[in-house]
Amino acid sequence: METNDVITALAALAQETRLAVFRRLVVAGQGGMPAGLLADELSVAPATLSFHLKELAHAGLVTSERQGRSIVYQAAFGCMDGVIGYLTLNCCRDDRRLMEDRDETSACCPVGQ
Amino acid sequence: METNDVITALAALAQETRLAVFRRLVVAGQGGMPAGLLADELSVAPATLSFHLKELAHAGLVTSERQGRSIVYQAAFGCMDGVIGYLTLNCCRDDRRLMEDRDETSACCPVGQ
DNA sequence: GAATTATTTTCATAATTCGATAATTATAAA
DNA sequence: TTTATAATTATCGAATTATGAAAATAATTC
Repeated sequence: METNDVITALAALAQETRLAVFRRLVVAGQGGMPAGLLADELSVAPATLSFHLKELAHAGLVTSERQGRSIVYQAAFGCMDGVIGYLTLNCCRDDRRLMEDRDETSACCPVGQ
Repeated sequence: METNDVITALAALAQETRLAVFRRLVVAGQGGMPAGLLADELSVAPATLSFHLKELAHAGLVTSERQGRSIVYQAAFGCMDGVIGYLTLNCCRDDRRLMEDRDETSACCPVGQ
């Protein structure tokens, strides 16, 4: 995952409503849930929710598909894995660090200091 | 780590310059490095860097201490661990999830879906 | 086809963010 | 005490972001 993609994803999650939306979608699992139900459960105005869902989708953190007259959103677990992988690889120094996909511009995390 | 703290940290990292600063400090390790050297290496104007360091400090992601006429900044590895722990716990569904520190408002991540 | 439901788009407004420049504070050296 | 170095603070303008209200689009049901 590229640095710019990570920045976009972090920016998307760094907002109260969007983080709540994403967390709710994580709980919903792969089946996802329709925008209207999300709006109800989180008490967010439909237009506001739509704005935030668009941000999350732009960041690659959610996908969507129409089901009847609803549009069902799903958390993009793979994207989140990428974000966490990046942070673990480049912004940590602990044992969870992954040693794959490191390029020459990546930070080389000092271990055990 | 509280949701609001995570949001603050994510917002701090979701900016090109600040992410670069933090990554450089991770590479520097616990010894950290002075603001001036950071500014030189990253080609950021001192005032701009200072602004971003303040943001990172406010988010708890860096600490600082004066050494002579320099101010040395260090990555706050513990804070970063907290952020990754939160994301892993609340925003993932994979095996890295930690099962500790979950409270009743936390998302319960579905596993294996 | 008309009415209904679900969602998105558009628009206006308020608030925040970022980068640049200039001025200020703090430390050290001459 | 003057001078130089290191960093922060203050201020401005441009750009972005968040929110709510109203209008528009899309799919279903009657």
